[in-house]
Amino acid sequence: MDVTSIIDPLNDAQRQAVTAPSQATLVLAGAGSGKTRVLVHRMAWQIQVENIPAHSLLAVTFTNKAAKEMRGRIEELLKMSAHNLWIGTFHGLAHRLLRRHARQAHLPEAFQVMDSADQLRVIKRVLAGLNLDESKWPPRQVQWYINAQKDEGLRARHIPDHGDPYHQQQLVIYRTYEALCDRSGLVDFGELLLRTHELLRDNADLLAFYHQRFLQVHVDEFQDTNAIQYAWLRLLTEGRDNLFLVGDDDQSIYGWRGAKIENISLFQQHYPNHQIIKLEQNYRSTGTILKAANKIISFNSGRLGKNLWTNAGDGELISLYTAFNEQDEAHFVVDRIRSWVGEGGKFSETAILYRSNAQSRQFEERLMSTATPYRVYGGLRFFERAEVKNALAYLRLIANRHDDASFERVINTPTRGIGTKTLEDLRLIAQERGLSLWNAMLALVNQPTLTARANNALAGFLALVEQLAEQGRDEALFEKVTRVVEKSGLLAWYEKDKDKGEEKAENLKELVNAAKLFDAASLPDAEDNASELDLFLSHAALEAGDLQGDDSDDCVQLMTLHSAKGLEFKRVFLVGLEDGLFPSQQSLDDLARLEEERRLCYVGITRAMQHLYLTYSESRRLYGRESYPKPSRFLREIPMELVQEVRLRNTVSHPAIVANSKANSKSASFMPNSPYSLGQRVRHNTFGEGVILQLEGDGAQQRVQINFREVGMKWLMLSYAKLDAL
DNA sequence: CTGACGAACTTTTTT
DNA sequence: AGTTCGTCAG
Repeated sequence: MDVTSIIDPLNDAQRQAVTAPSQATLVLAGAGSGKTRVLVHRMAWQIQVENIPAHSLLAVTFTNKAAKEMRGRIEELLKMSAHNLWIGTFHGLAHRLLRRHARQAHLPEAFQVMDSADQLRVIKRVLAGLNLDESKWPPRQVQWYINAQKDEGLRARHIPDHGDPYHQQQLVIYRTYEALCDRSGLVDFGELLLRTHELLRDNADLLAFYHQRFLQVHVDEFQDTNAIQYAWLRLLTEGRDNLFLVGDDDQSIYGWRGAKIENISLFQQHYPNHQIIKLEQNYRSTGTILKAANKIISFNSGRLGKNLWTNAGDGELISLYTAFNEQDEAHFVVDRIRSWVGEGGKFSETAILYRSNAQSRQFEERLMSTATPYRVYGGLRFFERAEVKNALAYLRLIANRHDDASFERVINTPTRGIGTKTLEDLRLIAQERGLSLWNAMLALVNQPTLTARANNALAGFLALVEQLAEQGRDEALFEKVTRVVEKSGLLAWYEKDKDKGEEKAENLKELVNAAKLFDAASLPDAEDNASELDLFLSHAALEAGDLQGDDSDDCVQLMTLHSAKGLEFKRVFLVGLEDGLFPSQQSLDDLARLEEERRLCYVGITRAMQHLYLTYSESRRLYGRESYPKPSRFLREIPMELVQEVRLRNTVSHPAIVANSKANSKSASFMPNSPYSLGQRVRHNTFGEGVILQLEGDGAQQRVQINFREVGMKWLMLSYAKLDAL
């Protein structure tokens, strides 16, 4: 037993967390403080020192990437295979439980997982069935509503009817959607979690079994859990205090999709014997970068409070560049990257981080014209491409004829002369008799109602699917996939397609390849009663294709701030720091959202190891309009002694550094002198309570923008308004 | 069923 | 501006 390799590389706080007795534990791990390391070493400790069998440990993450990394690092540390450790995403684990207990979860054995595009299709179909106008009921909004309810653990029947007709209609849609999914054997992402929760809640024997099975439950990025995920964790650990959480309230950036920071305080209530351990020593960034990050995040309220430190020294100052326009901004950034690489740096150690995807364009153009290698993260993934989804839809029909979403997708792909009319008829029959589209087709085919042509087409489709299923019955997975790709006509169809047809055909061949790899990889612990095909299809939905180009290529990394979470780069360019862009327009008048933007800024800054560049532009073409944005308020929150401006001040029309000659420049920050600060709560004699959102001007001219709870937004002259700080 | 044209958008994204 | 989406004509 080699305990030293587990314990020695840790600092005191990390060691305390790793060796803590089994007890509800929250590790507040600041950026770069080694949170994955703590999780990995904790599990290794439990296996090697506490002699807990590996299969009794459960570890939950949000992304497949994180799960994969964790598994890899444990194997590396323990020098053994970790295949019997339950490590996975919330959705992956939920899926696994549902496969094992499909019957008790009231699901067909061959149930299929829908990704969000599939879900959207089903919703459109529901709307059409209810005769609702898509312009009045935008499918995306409906989808958002349904997912938000599921994230809260609510089914349609749980939601009270307030008598509001709009809301009533929404409920009808939700209910109809649920019914359609049940009938088709389809499960969306939210449903995976919700249904697993119900499964465990309603089956005492199962719950007892998993209580015994999972002696320790570990959770990564706890601040990102939503209500149903937390309920799930509680159920698995109730009465047993064996929950080990790692998270950082300052890096909670997914509130907009249901993540609840409140889960942290709920945890504190629900597990009264918990302990909290803070990891504040940072191993990533220079002191200067950490000071900037600490200062910015300190403007947020209600934090649990952390202060990152390092013993690595201050390092270089942060660079601030004011661009004339967005081309100039791109020019500057690419210039700096190239000259740094000229001095021996690597492209891949450089990242350009922006708030919104649309901003990548200008940088891509500049990188392209200077022949600088780069990679943009985000965008369509492999299993999300239309041609791949079409092939998968055939496979799904083979697995489950009643999968209406897949049926609609391929009934006329490639085109075989089944038009809207025939499809309308099918939908009508399906709806009237409560059948799947497949069964509706069986009922309709060979009926005199159909024209000979339509009938032939339908019969052809029917025969095709049956034939694919029949002939592939005893084949290996990749042979089935090959058969589908070729015999469905998809491959030939795409080969003829003049618009990127070659690439699409190539992707279909790649799908065959993916099936081969899956075959080989899914050896251990194959799920009890699921077929390999079912598992492959679920894999496609749950892991939309992590294949991120070659990591070996030396490229500049371009991505949004959101997708940069968890990564680190020697040089980071945080661009577009303008009010309205970052923080985004929509968050400017809402303190909670503004604070989330500030956390996003904190995440961005703490990605940088050695050198941080901040840029903003004096003019920007946005949505076809020229705008002249103000520098981001976040810039004013960074102490100026940490920053060096790259461009001469006198050419800047909106200096980010507020002229502040009277104040002594040593300790001055970008904030104007004022007894008030952003985010501060104040009371006004007539307007009541509110929160300060903006400060402007100096001395007697100073104005504040306040969002009052009762009367909304107001601009007030500070010298006239009588404000009391709260 | 395809191609063309016009309208309506436009934060962030994983599963 | 640029893209995507839906509608219409051929």
